[in-house]
Amino acid sequence: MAGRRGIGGLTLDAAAQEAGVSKGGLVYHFASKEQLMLAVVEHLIAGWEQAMLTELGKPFDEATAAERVRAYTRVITGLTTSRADLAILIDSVHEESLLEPWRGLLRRWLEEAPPDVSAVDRAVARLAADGLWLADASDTSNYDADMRAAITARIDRLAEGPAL
Amino acid sequence: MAGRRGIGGLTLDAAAQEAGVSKGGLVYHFASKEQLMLAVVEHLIAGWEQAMLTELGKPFDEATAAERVRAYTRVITGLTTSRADLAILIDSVHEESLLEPWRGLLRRWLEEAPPDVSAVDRAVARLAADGLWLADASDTSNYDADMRAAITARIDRLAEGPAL
DNA sequence: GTAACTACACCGACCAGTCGGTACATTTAC
DNA sequence: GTAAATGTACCGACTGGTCGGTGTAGTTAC
Repeated sequence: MAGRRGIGGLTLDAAAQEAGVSKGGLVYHFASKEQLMLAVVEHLIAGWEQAMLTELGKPFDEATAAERVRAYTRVITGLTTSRADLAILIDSVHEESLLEPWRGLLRRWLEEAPPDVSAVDRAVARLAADGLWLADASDTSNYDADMRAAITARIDRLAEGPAL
Repeated sequence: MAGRRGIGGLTLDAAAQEAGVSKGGLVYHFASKEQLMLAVVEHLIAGWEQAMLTELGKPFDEATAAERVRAYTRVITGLTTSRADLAILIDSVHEESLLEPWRGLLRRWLEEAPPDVSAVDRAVARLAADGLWLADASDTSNYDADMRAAITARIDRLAEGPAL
């Protein structure tokens, strides 16, 4: 999964070579490039969702909104997620069909039926995590290790709940 | 500036038509597509920087780190910035040369020589603002007006300074 | 007269998608 | 049991279209 040009810049030839098959073989499995990209996005998101579940450490249905947001931000900001993958996936912003898997993830992990007082802090925590992801992917963060640790800790605290 | 495919997907023909000039005329001014894209990015960033200065309401050199971050987050999260432009610019993540104008903006507005205790909160405020931008551009925020106002107010408070 | 174009034809690289064909395993028919 | 038919996975050459970029002759404005 090299492709420095994002998922949109990935060519069928390159994808085939990467996968160790011929272009024809690749096309046999994915009728169109869009289907291929969708499969990539879905695969990566499924992996993250798995990581979030592990991070949760308990069944999804038994977790509170705060715990879910924390699992989300930790996976997004953590080393679990490869920088390269993130850069590759940014393109999905342009393609409605590729956005759908994202929306699903966000709906499952971040939506809360009756938003309480600390819902705002949780939303800010989520947005900051997304922002850090973007900064990492674009290599515009340049925080040193200490600062980064402090930032993720602060995000964690925002996700935590009522206490400030 | 329509181009739903981002700045990378913009064609010279489309850009010329959009600008109301011929392709030849466009090429006359921008020797390559990369130069054209760079000019677009620089133009938009210059516009935002202008908006940030207005938001600051005082000379840049007299402002504190907190005031600068607030100006930054307000412009980024505010209606000043058009959603479409944001979606178009996301592509610059893939192109080192297009990233440079961004880095300049971030360096000027967010860097602080001696980071104090509340630098972490300011960083989180910046990241949350960027996250909100990304969510808007990808249409994955779906916060209602009240929630959005509360979020931006919270980001404002984080940028503010020491008080929690 | 020169800078800033327009209009238009064209080239070459790149790339998604097509298509004829191969190899091989499994099933069906007799 | 074996021959024919079917299905699945895959190859790689080719096609058709797109797009960045070039070239050139003519036009407008100052």
